[in-house]
Amino acid sequence: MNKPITLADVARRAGTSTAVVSYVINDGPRPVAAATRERVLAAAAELGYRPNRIARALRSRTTGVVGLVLADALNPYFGALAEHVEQELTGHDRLMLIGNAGYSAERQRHLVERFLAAQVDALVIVSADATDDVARHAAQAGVPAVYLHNGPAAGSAPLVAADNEHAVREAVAHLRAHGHHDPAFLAGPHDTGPVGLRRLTWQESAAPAVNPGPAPGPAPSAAPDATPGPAPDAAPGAVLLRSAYSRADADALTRRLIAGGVMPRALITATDEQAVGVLSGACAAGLAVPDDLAVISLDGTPGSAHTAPALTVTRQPVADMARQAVALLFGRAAPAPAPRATLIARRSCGCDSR
Amino acid sequence: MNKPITLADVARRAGTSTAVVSYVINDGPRPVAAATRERVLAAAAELGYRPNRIARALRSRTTGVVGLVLADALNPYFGALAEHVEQELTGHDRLMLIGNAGYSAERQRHLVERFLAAQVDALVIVSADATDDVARHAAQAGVPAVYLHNGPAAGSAPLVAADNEHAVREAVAHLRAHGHHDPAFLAGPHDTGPVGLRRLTWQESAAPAVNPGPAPGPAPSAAPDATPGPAPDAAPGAVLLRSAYSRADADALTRRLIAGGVMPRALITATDEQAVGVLSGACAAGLAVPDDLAVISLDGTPGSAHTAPALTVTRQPVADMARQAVALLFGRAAPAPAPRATLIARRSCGCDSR
DNA sequence: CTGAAAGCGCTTACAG
DNA sequence: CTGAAAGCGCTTACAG
Repeated sequence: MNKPITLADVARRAGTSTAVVSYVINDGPRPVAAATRERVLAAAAELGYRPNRIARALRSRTTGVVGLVLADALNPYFGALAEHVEQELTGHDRLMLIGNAGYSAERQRHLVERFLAAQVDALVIVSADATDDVARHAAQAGVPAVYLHNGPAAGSAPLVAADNEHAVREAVAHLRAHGHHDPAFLAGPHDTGPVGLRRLTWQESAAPAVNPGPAPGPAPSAAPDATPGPAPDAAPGAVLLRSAYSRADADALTRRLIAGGVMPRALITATDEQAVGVLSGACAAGLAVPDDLAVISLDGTPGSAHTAPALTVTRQPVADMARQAVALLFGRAAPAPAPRATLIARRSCGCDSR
Repeated sequence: MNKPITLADVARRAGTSTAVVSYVINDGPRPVAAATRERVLAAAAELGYRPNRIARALRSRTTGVVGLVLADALNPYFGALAEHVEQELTGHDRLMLIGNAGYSAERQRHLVERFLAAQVDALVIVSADATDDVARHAAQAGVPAVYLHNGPAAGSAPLVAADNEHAVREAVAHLRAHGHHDPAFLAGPHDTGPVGLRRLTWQESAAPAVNPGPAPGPAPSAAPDATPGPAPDAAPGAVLLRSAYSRADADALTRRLIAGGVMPRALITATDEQAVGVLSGACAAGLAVPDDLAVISLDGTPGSAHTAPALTVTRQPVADMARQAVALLFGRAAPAPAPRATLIARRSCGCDSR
């Protein structure tokens, strides 16, 4: 409405130059006499001056804005990651532009381009596709970027991920302690990214006898099992299941397995969303967890503490991951080891937490 | 790295002026001869020109960015709202800056100020506090704003909310059809905003005999029950419960009520998060839903379809709400009626959905 | 310590 | 249809 107050307005009222006003507003880079500073501050307050960050951005080539690209904004695990990233950025006095790629590599690419055009200072990419190195666009533009949780292992930006192998081993060991020697595994539709790694680790530690599938490696590219659904392997006792990363899909799969009488007695799910779907399907089908089916999930989102029954999980260190990623962006590159998940024993595995 | 390509670079290579380049890049506002246009397009492509939106923003006074302030980013209901807002904004070719107020009025105010300094074109506020009219700062700056889901009824910006009364009446009627004449209600810690409205409507339609509490009105300001916990009213059969909007709190409350033998047989929860907590607490305490406790929740987030057991809900029309809010921002102010929730009967109420 | 001025990369009257 | 130029609101050398 009222035309906005500018630096020049403040300078005029304080009887000084715009340079000086800038120096006091920004506390530098040149010193200002105390008396002058007071006059400027008073003038700014009286006028209700609010600096125009866009003008500053154009001149100083830094916007104070960081872009976050999310693989799936509606998944609580990614939501938690986003929330921690925002907190870290707030600590650095940065604003966060957010975009949901919805597991689409094309939309992810579009978002990166759009964010770069908006002159973001940096980019955090929770990638929807570990095979497409979108960060290269940022690199070309000279904009720092980091992959978080998922991304190419040898891409144009560092990848901050948790120690997924460790989490899986913890889960397997815990289920074994409950007497389940060969827990089944509910993987995602493809063996890429962290979930692919989790599946591979399960295969090695829980089911060494099973058909090994693609060789383990940094970026395993298994032939995509395009058809999610029950796909138990040949070897008895070591069942590999697949579903999309949605409650609905895992729920439907669970009902089918139970109806078919082929539900394993113990199951590790790659993600919490899948675990929640399994719990829902088991409940609907009248199967008791943990008595008839023991479950451990590998994300450990906060919500997993309040399912029915409460989920035993390996809680991924999302806060640490977000902190590491943001620190990397701002040059504090303490080359830290991959943060480790800790196992939280609740009821779904057979432990009885009051 | 490489110094970025500017309009002037393109103009030079195309042998024309920056004005003309601008006209072809933006398809206006002046016409350009076809031949010239081709030369410009070719030059831009060869150089890999990417317009600097910050420079454009400074000059044209429009950034193409809209700010979203969220009361609680980790609540899936707000998450769904945010996702729909982002989709609507994407449809308008806008970017979204997001900030989580975490139910803090102060942080909310700070975010609004920060977004305005970033020269957002508009603001969507899913308010953390219906009594603080933060949108007035936007109004002062001449920036359009809208409250979504929660905000002052007569503030500086319009409020887009669902028909909360309708949802509650649906829930009450459905539970009555199951034979529960006086369902209890799990409210939030305070009687403000949509949850306050829901609670009031419940009181009127389900429990006319109960202590009426504060008079119904646009912005009820009940004495804050600072101590959430079991607070059954005096009148038998019409129990008012309160908890924070977290699974953990509702879970703990549920266990306490069951342990104390005072759990009602039928319950309407103000939000899905609370309902999920109730399901978790009931499961932990060995109480069967729906046989011993019928539950209906009033948010109806997508996740509510996959709880154990599946929640019967009134599904709030979040997509419509987001669409209305964004349309309001861009001047398409079709003064629509408050969108209505529809009841989805699943298992938690006693219906048996396969 | 302070002021006058250039310039960030665009858009858009204003002349031709 | 096109070009030369002003100006958006800042920051920051450059002189004093």
